[in-house]
Formats: sequence, structure tokens, C-alpha cells
Amino acid sequence: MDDRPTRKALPRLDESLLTHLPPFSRLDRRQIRTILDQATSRRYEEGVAVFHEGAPAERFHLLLDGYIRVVRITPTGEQVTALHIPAGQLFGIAQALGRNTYPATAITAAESIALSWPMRLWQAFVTEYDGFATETYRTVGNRVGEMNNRIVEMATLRVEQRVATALLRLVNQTGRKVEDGIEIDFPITRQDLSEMTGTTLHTVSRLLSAWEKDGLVRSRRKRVTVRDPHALVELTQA
DNA sequence: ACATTAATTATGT
DNA sequence: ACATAATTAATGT
Repeated sequence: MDDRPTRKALPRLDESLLTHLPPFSRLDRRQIRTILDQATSRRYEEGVAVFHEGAPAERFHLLLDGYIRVVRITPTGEQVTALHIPAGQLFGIAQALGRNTYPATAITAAESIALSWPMRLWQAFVTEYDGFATETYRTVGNRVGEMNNRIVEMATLRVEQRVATALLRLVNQTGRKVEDGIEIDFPITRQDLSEMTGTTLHTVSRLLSAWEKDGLVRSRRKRVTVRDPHALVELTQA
């Protein structure tokens, strides 16, 4: 729960970590240096919360490596996964939404490394750093757009189509080329997929088994690879 | 068309 | 050995 012991600024934070990321790409080396000097670096185990929904938003974060699941908890205690965040993106940017508490819980989907800064620096970042504001508002725009799409999908598509699109989205965003297809490059269970698609793990299991039999998909424990993306697209439209 | 319940098996530490 | 993940069948809405 307490994150004190491992949260310590690492002595060696190379500037090349940030130079190619959209929010910082317009900045010179000196600016990047001061940004890094204000940052705290922290490594997270798989499946741990970086912050919790509703908690005071004390810091904002940048994911350097790994994946983040953005999760909301319903009153009955079940999790709903809103979206995944890949390395290189900011998250926990409540301030950009005009909030002072986190709107959702962030859980690492894999072992991850993130930088973070105290929220009070947000305004300074926005005003002093060219391109920071436009780029971050662009990504939050993309995210709410994505979530809107998901709402429409939930309402209109059948379960089979929803998990098919979920798989395709994961493959597009986090896919890693492998011999017989594209693998989702973080551990993902059927429970996880069901939480993304508003179903049960059983239904997901049945679908994956069926798809595996038809050669669309290969899955071992916590690993899913898509061998025939096009066939999944077909299912989406069926 | 899908959830729920429950029993069974597989897999990772 | 133990816990967690996945499959499978039966039953329910």
C-alpha cells in the first residue's frame, strides 16, 4: 500500500527517455533535463495499483515501460476495464480534466516503470513547455473518444463481436509480432478480457476455445496470440 | 443469446 | 502442496 520504500529518484535518468515522446518532443535538452530532475522514478510489479479511483490526485505520471489498465469499480465490487495505456503515454492527468481526484484506478498489466511529478507542477508544464498542452489534450481527447466507442459497442454489438474487437484493439495497440501471428505482449486472462467487454470469463473462455479450434487464435495461460486478424474482423461485422 | 452455478482439470510458484 | 487459471457441462433467464 505504502509506496515509500522504492520511490526514490534514480541517479541516472537519461534525457533520451523523453525526447521522442510527443508531449516533450518540442523541447530542448536543457528543458528536458529540468523536467527529469523534478521527476520521481518508480518500478511497479504486475497487478499493483499506481493510484486509486477517488484518491486525491497528488501526482501525474508517465509510463516508461509496461502497460497500465485503467479500471473502475462498480458499487457491487466488480471491475470494469475502461482502456489500456501503452508505454510512452501520460496517465493520472486528472488536472487536465479539471479534477483534483483520480477518476479511475490505474493497475499495472505487466511489470512497469513510470515517472511521476507532483500535480502542482502541472500548470508550469502547460505554460512553459511548448507542445505539452496540445499533445496531452490530444491524447485525453483520443481516450474519451475511445471510451465513447466502447459505450456504443457495448450497447450495439453482441458479446462475440465485442471480444473480437477487444482482441483486435489490443493487438493493434500492444501487439508484438511472433512466429504464428501477433501476440498481446502483456499477460491477459479471460477474466481481464471479460472485464473489458462486459461479459463473464466463461463466455470468453468458450469463445477463445472455439476460435482456437478454427485457427484464429492461439492461447496459453495468460498469453493470447492472434493468428488471423482478418477473420476476427469478419466476425465483428457478422 | 447470454449468464450463472458448479464440478473438473491444467498450470505456475 | 497450494493457489490461480482455464475448460466444460448443465441449468437458468
